[in-house]
Amino acid sequence: MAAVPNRSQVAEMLSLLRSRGERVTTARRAVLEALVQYRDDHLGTEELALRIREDHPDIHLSTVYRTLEYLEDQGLVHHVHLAHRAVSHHVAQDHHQHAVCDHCGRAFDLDISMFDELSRRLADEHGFTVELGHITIGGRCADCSA
Amino acid sequence: MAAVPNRSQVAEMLSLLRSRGERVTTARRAVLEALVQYRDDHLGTEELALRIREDHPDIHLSTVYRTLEYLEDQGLVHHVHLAHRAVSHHVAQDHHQHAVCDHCGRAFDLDISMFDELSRRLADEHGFTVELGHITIGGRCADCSA
DNA sequence: TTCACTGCAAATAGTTTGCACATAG
DNA sequence: CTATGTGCAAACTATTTGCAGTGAA
Repeated sequence: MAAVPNRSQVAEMLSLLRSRGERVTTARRAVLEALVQYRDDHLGTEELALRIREDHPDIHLSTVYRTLEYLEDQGLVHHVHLAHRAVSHHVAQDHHQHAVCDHCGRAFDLDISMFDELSRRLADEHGFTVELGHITIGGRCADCSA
Repeated sequence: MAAVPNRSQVAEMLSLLRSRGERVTTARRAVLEALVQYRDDHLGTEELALRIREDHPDIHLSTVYRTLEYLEDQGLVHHVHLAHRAVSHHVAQDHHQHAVCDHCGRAFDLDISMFDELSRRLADEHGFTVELGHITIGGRCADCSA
C-alpha cells in the first residue's frame, strides 16, 4: 500500500519538520517511529507510551501527549476515537476508517471507498467536508453477532 | 416524524419499564423528560444534569450518569460521541446521525439514508452490523470552510 | 416490608499544565 | 547561546463506586 518503505517514512516526516524550521527531538522521532511500527495495533495513548518506553524509558507520558498534539498541529498525525474512552493516533498518511465492535472492542480497518458516496452527499447537500480517517463506525462484528 | 406526540413518549417508555417489572422513579422520569425536551440541543451529560436540576435540584449528577446507563441497558436511550470529550444521549427512537464540525463544534443531523450503502457493504463484506445513530462524522462545515 | 435506587463523598482514568532543567539549532 | 522541548508532580475533567439512608411496589 505505501509507495515508500516504512523505514524512510519517519525520516521523511522529520525532514519535513526540519524544512519548516521545527526542531527534531528524540521524543518526536520516537513517537513517530512507534506510530509507524505499531500502525496496525490501534494503541491508545497510554499503551503507545508504554511501547515507546521499552526503548526510551526516559520519555514521559506527558511528553507523549504533548508530542502527539504537536504532530497533529503539524498535520503529520491524526487521531481517532476508537473505544469509549480511548483515543488512538496514527500517521496522517495512513488514511483508513474503523469499525469498532461495541461488544468485544475489536477494530476493523475499512476501505476508504466505502465512504465515497457518503462524502459526496455531505458535500453536495450540506457543504460539509468530511475529514476521512476520523470516522468510527460502531456495531457488532460477525463473531459477536452469533 | 414521530407518530406519537412528545407528551406521551415519556409515558410510553415508563410503561414499558413497568411492564418489565422495572421501577419507575423520579430520576428516571426526569432524565427521559429532559432528553425529549432538549432532543435537538445535543447536550453533554453534565449540561443535561444542569437542565434537569432546574426542576429537580435534588437529582445528583451521579444519579444522572447511573440513570443514563440504566436506560441504555434497557434499550431506551443511545449515546453518541459528539465532540472530542463530550458524550451526548438521546432516546433510542430518535435515530439519526451527526456530522460535527471540528472547528466550530456544531452538530448537524443527517438523514439515515446516507448510510444505506455503507451499512450494506459492511454487512456484505465484513459481516458487521452497523449500529446506526452512534456514528459521528468529523470535518468542516460550510461556514468554517470559508 | 424489602430491595432497588439515590445522595454524597471519595476514588479513578485520561489528559493537561506550571515550573525548573535539558538540549537542538 | 537561547529559545524550545522535556521530566516531574500536581491539577483538572469526566466518570465511577462504596456506603448508608430513602422510597417504589
